[in-house]
Amino acid sequence: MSDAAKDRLRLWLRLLKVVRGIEQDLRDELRRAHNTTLPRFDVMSALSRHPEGLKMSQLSGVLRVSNGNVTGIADRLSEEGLVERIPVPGDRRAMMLRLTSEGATEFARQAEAHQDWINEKLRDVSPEDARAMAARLQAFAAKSEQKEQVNAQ
Amino acid sequence: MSDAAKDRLRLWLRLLKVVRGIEQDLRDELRRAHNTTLPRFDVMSALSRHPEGLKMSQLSGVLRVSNGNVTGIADRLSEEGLVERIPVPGDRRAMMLRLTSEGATEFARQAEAHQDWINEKLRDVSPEDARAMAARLQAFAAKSEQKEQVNAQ
DNA sequence: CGGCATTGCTTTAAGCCTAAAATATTTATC
DNA sequence: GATAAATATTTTAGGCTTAAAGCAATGCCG
Repeated sequence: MSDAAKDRLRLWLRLLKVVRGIEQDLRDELRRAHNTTLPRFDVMSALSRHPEGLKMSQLSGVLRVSNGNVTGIADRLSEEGLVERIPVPGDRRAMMLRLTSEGATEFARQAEAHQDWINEKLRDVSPEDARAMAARLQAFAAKSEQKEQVNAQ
Repeated sequence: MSDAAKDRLRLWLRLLKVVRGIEQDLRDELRRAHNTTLPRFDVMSALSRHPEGLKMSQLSGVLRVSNGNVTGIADRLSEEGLVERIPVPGDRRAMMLRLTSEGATEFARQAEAHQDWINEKLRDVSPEDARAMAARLQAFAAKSEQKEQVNAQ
């Protein structure tokens, strides 16, 4: 294996370890402090960015998860009154999912705590380092998306 | 929210997006090319670093997953003859899990393909950037572990 | 109009994951 | 040595995840 390949593999293993660690702690925190889960948080986050609601298929597209997945999460959030399914006029197959007002209030609370929690978790990362790494990741993500476009043609 | 907090939050969102994206592609690749999954790969990887085998509890400790989780994955790998449970002399509660010779051969194949795949996936990351990011991540991980030690006391 | 492919969503089967309970065995204490 | 506490693992219940199948409803095309 070339040195370059070794450097890239090491980077990947570190990325995976760090992100998995933070994500695990985040899951614990969501459960402990908000009695919820990361997938539920992700769904509510997406809906909060679209106050008019999203069709189930749009939501699974945004979150890059399967249709059936969103169905289950929506079922449970709906049971708790945090989201609601609204029929789409003119298409009886489709459903619009959106936050209820209770859901919007609850998500605002969770989102604020989440930001504070992340800031605290990354306290040892200087703003300069954060910007530098974010820029590198952004450059990488942009290149990857570009390739996907080409592959999809 | 302070600027520093914004920088850290943005870093976290980028990290999550990039790692999730690569991880998803990796899962697809493992299924497509090797008819396996990332958790199975992780288990076999850990066992390959301990040719003498690991007790179930050691394995769940190394992988940072629950005991019950490892039980299920070991069951399935065992059905396929890739790993085997060996009784531990002197302690009839414990079981040593280790790769069979077929498992070791199969994992060697998977691991090599995995390295190539990662190198290709990160082709646009220069070795210099890879080392720089890995170093920052390493510094962060070291600080975090240090804190855990303190918290655990 | 009538058939038929497509679209939108849900259901199902199987694996992954956790916390908590259950089981079996070992260790410590009296 | 008997009993209790601790340890190693499995089982269970419930949620997340996907691919594939199923069910309506829509849209296209002759």
